[in-house]
Amino acid sequence: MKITLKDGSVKEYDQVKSVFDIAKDISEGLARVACAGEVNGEIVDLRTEISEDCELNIVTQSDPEGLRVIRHTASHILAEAVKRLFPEAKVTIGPAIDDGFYYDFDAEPFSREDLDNLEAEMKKIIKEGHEITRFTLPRAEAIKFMQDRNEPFKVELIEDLPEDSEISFYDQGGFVDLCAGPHLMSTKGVKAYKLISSSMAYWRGDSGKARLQRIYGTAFSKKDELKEHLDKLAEAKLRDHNKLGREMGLFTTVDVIGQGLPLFTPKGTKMIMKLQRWIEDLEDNEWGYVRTRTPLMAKADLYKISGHWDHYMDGMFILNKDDEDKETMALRPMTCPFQYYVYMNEQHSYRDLPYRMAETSTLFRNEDSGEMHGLTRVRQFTITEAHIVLRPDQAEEELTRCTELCNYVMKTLGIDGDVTYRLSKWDSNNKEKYLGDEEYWNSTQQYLRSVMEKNNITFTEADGEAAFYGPKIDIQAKNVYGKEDTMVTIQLDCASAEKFGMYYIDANGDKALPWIIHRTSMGCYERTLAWLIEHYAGKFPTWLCPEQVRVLPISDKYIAYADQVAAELKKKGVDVTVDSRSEKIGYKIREARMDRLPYMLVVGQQEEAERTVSVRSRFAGDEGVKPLAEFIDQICTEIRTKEIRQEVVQEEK
RNA sequence: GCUGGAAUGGCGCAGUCGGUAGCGCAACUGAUUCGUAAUCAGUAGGUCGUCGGUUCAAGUCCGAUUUCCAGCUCCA
Repeated sequence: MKITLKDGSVKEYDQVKSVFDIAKDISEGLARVACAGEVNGEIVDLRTEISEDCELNIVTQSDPEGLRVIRHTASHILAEAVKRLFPEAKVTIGPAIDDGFYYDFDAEPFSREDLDNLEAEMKKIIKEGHEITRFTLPRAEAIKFMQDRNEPFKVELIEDLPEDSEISFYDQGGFVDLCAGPHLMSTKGVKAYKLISSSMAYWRGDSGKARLQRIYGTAFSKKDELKEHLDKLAEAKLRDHNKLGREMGLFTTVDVIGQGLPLFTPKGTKMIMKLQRWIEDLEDNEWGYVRTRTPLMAKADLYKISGHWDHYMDGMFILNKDDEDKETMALRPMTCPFQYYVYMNEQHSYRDLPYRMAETSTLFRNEDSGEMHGLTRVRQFTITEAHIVLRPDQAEEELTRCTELCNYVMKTLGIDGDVTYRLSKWDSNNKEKYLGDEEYWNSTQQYLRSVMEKNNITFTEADGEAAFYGPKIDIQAKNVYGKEDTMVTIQLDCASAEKFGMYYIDANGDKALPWIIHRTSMGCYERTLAWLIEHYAGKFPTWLCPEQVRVLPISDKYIAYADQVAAELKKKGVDVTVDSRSEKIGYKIREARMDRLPYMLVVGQQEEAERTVSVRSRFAGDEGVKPLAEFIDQICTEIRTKEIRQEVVQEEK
């Protein structure tokens, strides 16, 4: 047979050969790094015997697929280590995942100490260098095999396999696991690995089924790649908004106030107000919005009309529920119907549409207690909400404008590179969770899809992520650990107008049903602040900093001049403080740097005499002595244009 | 909500076998008046998240509770 290799060369053999033998035949070095084969585009095990002409590529440890094989093999080594140290533990499944692997065990919870011991045991297994072999068994024998070994979860897995599937096992020197592979040829191939954490997981992800203990780990082909990965995780921890935001004194939480209810300090509030003033002015003055101010609660009746009472009751805080003498009310989980009634307060002509109502809107959602996290998942939050009432023929242009506004906002914040677009669709297997029929969903989803396609926006599609009243264009951002959250949402709703009796007068003088776009521009302030903290690791662009300039007098003698400098800056709206403590200048600079100040102005005898300031910035270090007026001009321009100055790399101490 | 872990001065941590809580930084006071990443000395600050129990005695053991963290999506 003829084997065509990736580089175009051809190998000919007159007998059956395994992928590994062919790799070995090509070169010993290649065999050492081989992890799997790719036969006619399909990933196969190294032990796969080849008997026919085909195209073959040897997948090595430097390929992503090869890394998955290493990780999967590492998970089996972990399973063996667990069986050795905890013989009563039952094995379940252990796949490779995006940045590592996990294995679920039916066992007592593992402590960090257990993980360290398991790591040491894995080292032994690897050192012992067991050859990993593969064999298959007929179904009944496979079940018996795992029954004999008292592995009930494996038995269940085999029973659930399709009748005609091949049931394969991998044996690494006595430890045998049911597995489709592929795997390395020896445990020795796993050279760099680390157990990261352990946690609970349910058998088959079903909370009604057995509770298992999951161990997360990661593995790389080289030690330095592992180190780089672990460093990155450590670096992520330093950026984590939930830690850094508290450390920097931007927000806090208080036990007695409750979960998911962060308190913003003067510093954190300052940042949010800068964002809020900017976005409100932008929407009102440049993007044609009118601003509303509507109640934070309403009678239950409102939510019955909107559908929230039926579809969203668990997510709402309901007041006076058990008191028959009082009206049942609910804190609002969204702004939609409130703004609808603002719209309906007067009659609208087709000529007046689109009618864009914006509100800085505080919402309340009764999230489950385990779902809250830092500033990204809270029970009370404030969003840059808007509802746009429009004619169907205006929807395409208006949706495009919405994406443009969001893009502009993301770009200004400097996080446009961090986001991806997603078309969030309904779940057609769960129709009762949504309003409207199949046709409604297909048509509105197609509408959003075509708008994005026309605007050359790349996007993914996700089932079951829609709002109950319509599909969404979601702008997703990943946090510092790679976890994704929705930052901005643009929703098309062709159903609510009818429910609420909203209409406009068309060119013939008849009543017509408008469409509604629900959208945010910057999303929720809490979440946006969290992303900014993580994206900039707390080193925000100057315009966003709660403290933009700190004046540092060399000694007490120059405090008066420092105060004058500060007063001049304050007049221009710059957030400035004076460090008037009797400390040495080096100490003050150190503190200001650790506070991530963008600008420090050192003033002493020379500066006072010449009406100058000695500028030191986070971006460029010592920027030299400048006339005060020149510095004021410079920083005001930087703030006005929302410039994102690049950091120069400086030795951190 | 479920599972596991955690909670000790403002922050980071120590606290052994149950025996009346320590350290570093920060803060405060005094001295120093200083030119670009830590001046010196001193002082004060905690009923150990909360409630209850066991005990002669609880930060430590037991129970409850609150909050925080991780996971609960990846299907041999």
